[in-house]
Amino acid sequence: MATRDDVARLAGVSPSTVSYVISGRRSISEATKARVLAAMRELNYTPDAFAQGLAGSRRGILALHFPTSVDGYSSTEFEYVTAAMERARALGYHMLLWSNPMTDVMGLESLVGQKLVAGVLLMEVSINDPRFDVLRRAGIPFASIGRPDDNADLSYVDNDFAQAGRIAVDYLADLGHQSIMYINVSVEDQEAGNGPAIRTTRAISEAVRLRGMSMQEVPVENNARGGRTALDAYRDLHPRPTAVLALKEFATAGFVNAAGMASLRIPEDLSVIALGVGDRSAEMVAPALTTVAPPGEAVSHAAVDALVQKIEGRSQGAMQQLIAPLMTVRDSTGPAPR
Amino acid sequence: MATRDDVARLAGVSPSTVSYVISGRRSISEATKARVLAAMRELNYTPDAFAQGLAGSRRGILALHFPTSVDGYSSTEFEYVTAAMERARALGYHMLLWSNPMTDVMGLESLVGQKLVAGVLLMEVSINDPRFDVLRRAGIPFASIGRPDDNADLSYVDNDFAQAGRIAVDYLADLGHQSIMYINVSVEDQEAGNGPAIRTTRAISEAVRLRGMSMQEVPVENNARGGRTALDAYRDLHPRPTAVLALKEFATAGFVNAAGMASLRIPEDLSVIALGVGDRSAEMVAPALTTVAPPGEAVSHAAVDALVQKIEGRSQGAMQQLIAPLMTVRDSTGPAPR
DNA sequence: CTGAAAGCGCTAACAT
DNA sequence: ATGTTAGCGCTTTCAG
Repeated sequence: MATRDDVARLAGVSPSTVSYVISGRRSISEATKARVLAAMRELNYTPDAFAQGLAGSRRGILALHFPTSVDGYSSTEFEYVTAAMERARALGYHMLLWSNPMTDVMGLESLVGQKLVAGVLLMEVSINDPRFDVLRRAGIPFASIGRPDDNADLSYVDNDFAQAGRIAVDYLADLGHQSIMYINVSVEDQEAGNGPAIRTTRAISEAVRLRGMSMQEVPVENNARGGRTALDAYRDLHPRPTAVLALKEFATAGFVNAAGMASLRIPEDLSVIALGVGDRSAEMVAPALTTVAPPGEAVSHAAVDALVQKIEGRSQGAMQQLIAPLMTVRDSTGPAPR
Repeated sequence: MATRDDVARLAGVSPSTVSYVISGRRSISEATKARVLAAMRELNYTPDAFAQGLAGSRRGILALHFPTSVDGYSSTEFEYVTAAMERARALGYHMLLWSNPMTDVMGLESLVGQKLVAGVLLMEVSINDPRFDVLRRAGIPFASIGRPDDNADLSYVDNDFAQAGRIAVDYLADLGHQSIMYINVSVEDQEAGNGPAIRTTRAISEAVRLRGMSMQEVPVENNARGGRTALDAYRDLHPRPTAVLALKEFATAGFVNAAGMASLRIPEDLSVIALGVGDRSAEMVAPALTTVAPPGEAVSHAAVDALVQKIEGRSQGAMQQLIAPLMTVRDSTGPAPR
């Protein structure tokens, strides 16, 4: 492989001139610039990323960190990941995927210590997420998709759960629903500080109160079995709610499928709104799920933008942004039954 | 941040001794080793990855490359990605995610030219995949999940589609099914050289012939609409097949859901087997899909292992492995109706 | 507008 | 068993 010195020799200039042609940090005469460019092309030269990283200050790699999940990952989450990667690329950065157990803070520490990455983007943030302290102490730029409770000085992008809860509840209220069941994440997850769940719970409770409705909460695991558990709980309720708000796609799908088996008709007998579930997942279920969720791309893009601004020093202070949810009405919602 | 020289000074040894303590490439007396280790700990020292990469021969990053998909990504694909990442980590490598349009070979070329990554793992390989030539020319180690047609000298791990087709067809035949419909990927995808589709088609055709069954093929897009199209096609068939083999989860879910809407009972009227679909996706659908698919983890692990062996020179020649599929019988299959 | 030269923080060959 | 030293391929300051 050709190095910068090879290019310099071929072009008949000094090595540093080649560097300056590439970086554009110095004005170069058109003539020499052309010669250098030609030499680069002829030798098929690309600067060595490791040498650039070591000599310069720019290390063009970002890390995307998410805790390993026991429930497995959904296509919704993958959409966040690919969107983040694409945005990073567009801004001239590579994206490293990194995952380890939430409690294993050492892993993150070692990643950061190696100074391989210029910044870290955190996913699946909990309200008391230990990763922020690690990153702060390490003095490395970071941003997050999601936010902890103590976030005054943090740069993050998050879903606007308050608005999402309101939109969903209002929509149901306007359809005449008075009583709803809320399928939450497991108690374990809640205690672990699952931010989306906790904030959604707050938002829904408030909206339900404002509209004078009643609400029953059922925590279940995010899988098909959890969905069946939720249906069992539903059938034990008297009087039965006419609508369901649900987090998490595997649990929601499980619930809807179990309801179908039990001859409960959706949406005639029961309306269902899935919160935070992506389009692909929503359309895998029958009936297709009405969803309230932010455009996943928008969240990832904004988060990567925030991180890159921090890295490049183009911004002082915390950049915080809540992304407005979008409601997509599909086939799982309808007027409350008489 | 502390450097190696800081550690050396604190420990009262030469810088290279610190390096050797870390790499273990030289025997060091217990006494000095202990002093160095203590100094490292005290300074919270971690070697700089860029400096190591530039000076040494080892660049501890792998790239996972997949073409951008218009149909979006499924949880099944994400499982491959996370499994690959975990395996890479276990072997001491970082994993870079990289995606661009299949035709944009320049993108891959520039990634490789930067020498940022020690090797490349290709996903979503087509039978005449242009990426192999790029990588071969660049002289960088690579391996793939999936294989092109011309693969004599390549290292790859792939699903054993022949076996998968046989298992699925045999299972249906043993249940008394005589006539099946095969939901294939779109004609466009087939012409683009979708390996799994092409090999599965071959395998199924052959198995069907051996068992004296009949088969109708329907190509559709991998989304809910595609699934509905497949159902329309199904209803136009006379006599109607009693079983369906289907590739791709979104199309399969769309088909099953449309069948439900049309009061076709699965599995009483019609059995469905999904090929290559992961467990999470299979269980999002009602009835839960019987699947024939390789354990995604096994595929990714073997592929990463092959790549790392190539990188570390521990293997000459091509490592090729087909992963045996597993059949998971769920609720979408049953005896052929009378 | 261009060149020379000093590092960046390591690895590894060459010493002893 | 340990130290010395020459790079790895760049960026960037210093010097014209």
